[in-house]
Amino acid sequence: MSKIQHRNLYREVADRIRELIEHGELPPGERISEKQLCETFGVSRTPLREALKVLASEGLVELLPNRGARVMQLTVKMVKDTYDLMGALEGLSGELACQQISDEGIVAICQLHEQMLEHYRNREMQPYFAVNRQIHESILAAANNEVLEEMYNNLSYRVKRVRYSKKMTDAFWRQAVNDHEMMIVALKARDGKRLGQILRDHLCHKLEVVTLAGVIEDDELINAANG
Amino acid sequence: MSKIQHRNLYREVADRIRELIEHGELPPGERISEKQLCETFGVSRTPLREALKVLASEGLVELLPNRGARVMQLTVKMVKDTYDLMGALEGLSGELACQQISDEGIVAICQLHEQMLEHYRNREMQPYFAVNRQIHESILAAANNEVLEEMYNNLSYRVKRVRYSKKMTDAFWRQAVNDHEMMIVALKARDGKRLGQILRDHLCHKLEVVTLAGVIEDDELINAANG
DNA sequence: AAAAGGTATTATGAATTCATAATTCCGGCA
DNA sequence: TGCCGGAATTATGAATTCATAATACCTTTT
Repeated sequence: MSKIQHRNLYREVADRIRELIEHGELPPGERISEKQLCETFGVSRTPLREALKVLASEGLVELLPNRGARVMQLTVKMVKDTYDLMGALEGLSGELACQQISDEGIVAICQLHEQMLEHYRNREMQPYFAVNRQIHESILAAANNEVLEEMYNNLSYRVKRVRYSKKMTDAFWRQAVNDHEMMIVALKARDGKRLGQILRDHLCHKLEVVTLAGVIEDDELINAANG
Repeated sequence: MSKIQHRNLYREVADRIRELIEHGELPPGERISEKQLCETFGVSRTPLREALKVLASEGLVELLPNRGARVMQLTVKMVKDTYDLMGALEGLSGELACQQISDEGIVAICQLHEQMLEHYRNREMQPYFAVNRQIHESILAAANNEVLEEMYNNLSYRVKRVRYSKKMTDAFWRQAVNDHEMMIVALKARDGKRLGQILRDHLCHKLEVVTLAGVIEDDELINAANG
């Protein structure tokens, strides 16, 4: 017996468009044709337009009155602002996690940390990032704050595309691992203030913005392109 | 010549519903009748439904599949989580503001601070809150981070209703003013870390949650009411 | 009288239709 | 040839219509 999934159409559509944007199939600044997307998804314009409005409120899409929608064009400043924000949220997640996490939770994160170190020693970049990500997600989950999680995920989605283009120099990498060592110490001691501070300043974010400078166009260029 | 405002209908409607929720004309948990709201606003269901979906993604409204919408019912935990988050965002705003604000901006905030102190000495509660709010808004604006501002405003909207029911004991009030004194010192010194820390820990938020315990129903009660 | 079942009504979800703004295309004109 | 203006086309915004799920109401049965 197959499970009848009664999810709303507009959610389905919004999810699909999010994916298209994330994977660059809808490039930033691209004008979104309602008709074309309707045909692609095989739905009418009503749920599609609902989805677009939701995506606009999520900051993934830009609605131009009477002129349709376009994929949000990120500027360097917007990416920087978003990363600053994500840093603050990660800081909070660390602070809260220290209060809320179970001893088993700490052990689990320590194990992930050891895995990550192993990948670092072997210079296995992709596995390293995967485990790194798991650690941050574990801390976020341990914070036990759904509003925080929702906001973080939203921000994460906005800049997901640009993450793919980050570069990791060896010096930055070592510094990142060093940050993580300190994080583990603070977590074991359940020192929320300390873990929060480390996470806020964790260089991952700043790093990526720096290397992005050449990738994403500048404010001026964007404005010129819009005119 | 009258200005022809060609704002989209769904935005207009969303704004109106936000107000209705804020002022309690649509009480939390209340089932929202599409037909009734359509008649109230004089629009068709299409823009209304678009507005509801946007409000749902903002966390103000809850959509039940095939069963319409209801005003989001806040639990104590949700309010606490939201305030924790707002504290973190205020902290970031302080940190950034110290880097970005002009000398004139600092002077302006100091003047607001003096006004606030005057209201405190005279125990003028409403004017005190008004100026207090202006100070926090000024710092947020000085941070020059639109993503941060947008997110803070969203969170603020979610808990706006409950703010009306806060109570200020004298001890808390004195502590709040004391926090503000320290904030001004940090701001003048452009000590971002310090200002951020003060703002994150600024008791306003925690205070309100404590006094709210009796006002907002508990998780269990909410769940029971939903079933 | 209370419970169960079935029909009628109502409300929601989505497609379609209608109105209007934006864009394109084409011809006239300098 | 290049530019301006208006008709034709297309796309968007919103209302209406249609299909279906949820709810209310009423009958029937025990």
